[in-house]
Amino acid sequence: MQRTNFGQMACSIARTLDVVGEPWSPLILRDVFVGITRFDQLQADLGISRKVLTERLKWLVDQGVLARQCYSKRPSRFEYVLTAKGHDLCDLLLVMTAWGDRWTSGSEGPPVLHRHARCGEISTVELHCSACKQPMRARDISVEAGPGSRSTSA
Amino acid sequence: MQRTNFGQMACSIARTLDVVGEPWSPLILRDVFVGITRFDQLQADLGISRKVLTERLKWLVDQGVLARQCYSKRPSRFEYVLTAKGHDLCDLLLVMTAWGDRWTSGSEGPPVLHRHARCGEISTVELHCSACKQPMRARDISVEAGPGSRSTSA
DNA sequence: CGCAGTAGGTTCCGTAAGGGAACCCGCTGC
DNA sequence: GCAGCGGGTTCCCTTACGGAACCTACTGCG
Repeated sequence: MQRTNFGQMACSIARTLDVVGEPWSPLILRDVFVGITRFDQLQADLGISRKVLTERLKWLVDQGVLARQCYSKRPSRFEYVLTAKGHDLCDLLLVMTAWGDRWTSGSEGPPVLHRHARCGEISTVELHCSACKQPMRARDISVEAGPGSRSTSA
Repeated sequence: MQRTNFGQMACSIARTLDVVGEPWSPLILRDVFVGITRFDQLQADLGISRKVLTERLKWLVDQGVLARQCYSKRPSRFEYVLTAKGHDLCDLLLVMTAWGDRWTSGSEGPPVLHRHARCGEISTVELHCSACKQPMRARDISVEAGPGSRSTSA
């Protein structure tokens, strides 16, 4: 379908969506994050079509989220690894996990747990304010125009 | 296209994507969050096709993320408001904004700023551990199977 | 040597989802 | 009684997805 281009919008949400807004990308990142880094592994684990996987990987590499790394020459084999930009994106996965755990996991409980390396506890992620370090939720903030805003909205 | 169903996967990320994984949904939530709540307003602001907007709104209402509220009978008019479930999802928007600001906003700076109501400062969002309250990034965690995991992966 | 197997894709086709524009319907105000 | 608005629905076209088949090194094995 002729998808609307989000990359040019003056909105960081839209620009993030331009990079990982299509449904498979976050799952690819998740897999790479947990160590599923090769083409066939990804394809088998996700059940994604090989064609679409090729396209996504190429896109994510072009966007600098993943890097295509050769782990064997002769035969030449590649794996996909997170860049710093990609690792930062994994924070988004944590928040998606938290929401999914709370609102979609039903009586079974969450499918995976996260252990925080620094304190050793099983925990979930919370959002805090970078200034005062207190909890900060969407309802606690107001939105103001920043330097990168343009006259056009969206 | 015959889209793969994410809702049945034993993964909170996939189940979250099932609800808001398609590119327009987060932008619709953003708009509703900032007070753009009516059909025509949303359509004009986003530039989304009316057909897709109808589908998305219906889906988000069905998922319990938005509620369709009558604000005038005779003529009957409706607006879309966030439920508690939807408000929680806006946390995800904050994190998307943070990533977009850091990695896609270029020299212009971020298009919008967030002021934290409790401390009054312009700030960004940080992820902290619910147990020890210290910063927690994706690289600081390890993943373990939870009660809702199934034998099948993904 | 010859053949199976593996990693990492590419090509082809059918279907369904997105975009855009036109249309519709109930109601209001003038 | 006609223009205008809010809130959609319908139609057609294009594009992207899913699935399966195919391809290209290269390697290991008998």
